[in-house]
Amino acid sequence: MPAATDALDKVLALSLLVGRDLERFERTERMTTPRVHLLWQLGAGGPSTQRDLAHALDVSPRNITGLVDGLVASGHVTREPHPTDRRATLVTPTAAGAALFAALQHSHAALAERLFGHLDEQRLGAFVTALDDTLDRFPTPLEQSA
Amino acid sequence: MPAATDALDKVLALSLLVGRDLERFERTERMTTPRVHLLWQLGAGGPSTQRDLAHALDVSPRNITGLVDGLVASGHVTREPHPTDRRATLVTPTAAGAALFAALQHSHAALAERLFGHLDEQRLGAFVTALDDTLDRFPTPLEQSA
DNA sequence: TATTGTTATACTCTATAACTATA
DNA sequence: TATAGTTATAGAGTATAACAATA
Repeated sequence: MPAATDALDKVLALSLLVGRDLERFERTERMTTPRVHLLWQLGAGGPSTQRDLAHALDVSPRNITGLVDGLVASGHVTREPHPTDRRATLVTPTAAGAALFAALQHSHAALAERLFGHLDEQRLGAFVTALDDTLDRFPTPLEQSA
Repeated sequence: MPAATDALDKVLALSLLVGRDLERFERTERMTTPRVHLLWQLGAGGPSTQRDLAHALDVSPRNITGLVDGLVASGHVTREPHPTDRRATLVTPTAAGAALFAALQHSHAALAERLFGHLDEQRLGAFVTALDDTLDRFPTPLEQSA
């Protein structure tokens, strides 16, 4: 029952809630989590090579081929020729892909409001500060495992 | 930049850290996430029928067959006859399975300490209370999607 | 030579539907 | 009839290794 374990358990319960929300979104959009992540990355980072996507998602290049295949089939992205490197392709969101990214952003913000909107400014500030202090103790999370 | 979105993003970053920690554990133990979850459930709830495990993990009964097959092959569980229902089996941890569960618990507690041990009692208390208030707004998370 | 992406192959997780053995 | 678990089948995500085209 140390309070630290209690805090971790509650954080995990919360992220489970977030996961459920994402699942609901995916069901209505006929989408899967890895494809949503790729589309999110594309929306945040703009058209990218498959190599860059493989790095960003921390997944093998072969895997990106499959995910992009699926997103091409569903009409969310296209493979465009890279302007200077003829080996590479630029994975580019279609209008439908961009619309889905916008919907994701909206859903994300709405969930955040639903989860934390009830906390007054001071409590929310203290909450975020505590998270910052915790995250600061782990240098470059994504590189840590490399 | 609303603070609510900021809070959600940081919670997700934190749960990503936790996920990385679990992955490291799984690599060293030659284990997968679904099997770890099953083993955790078994450790927490004691020997269980596959039907109960399917409910607890929110997964199809067929899927449990596969996960248990894998855990039997790796020597972490056995299928024991149910004392009163000859249709059912009691999935039961072996010594190795129980040891792995203990290691999981230990790793979980150590991670919690590493993440939150630096916060003083008052800040940690406020953090947990904020999480409680947030979680209380979502009645029975697991049933919500049903 | 090194890099980008694909084909070939394989394994795990996941689901539904049909089936067997029991309740 | 209903329930517990398995076989059959299918699809998505994941990986490594070998290969083609290009740098």
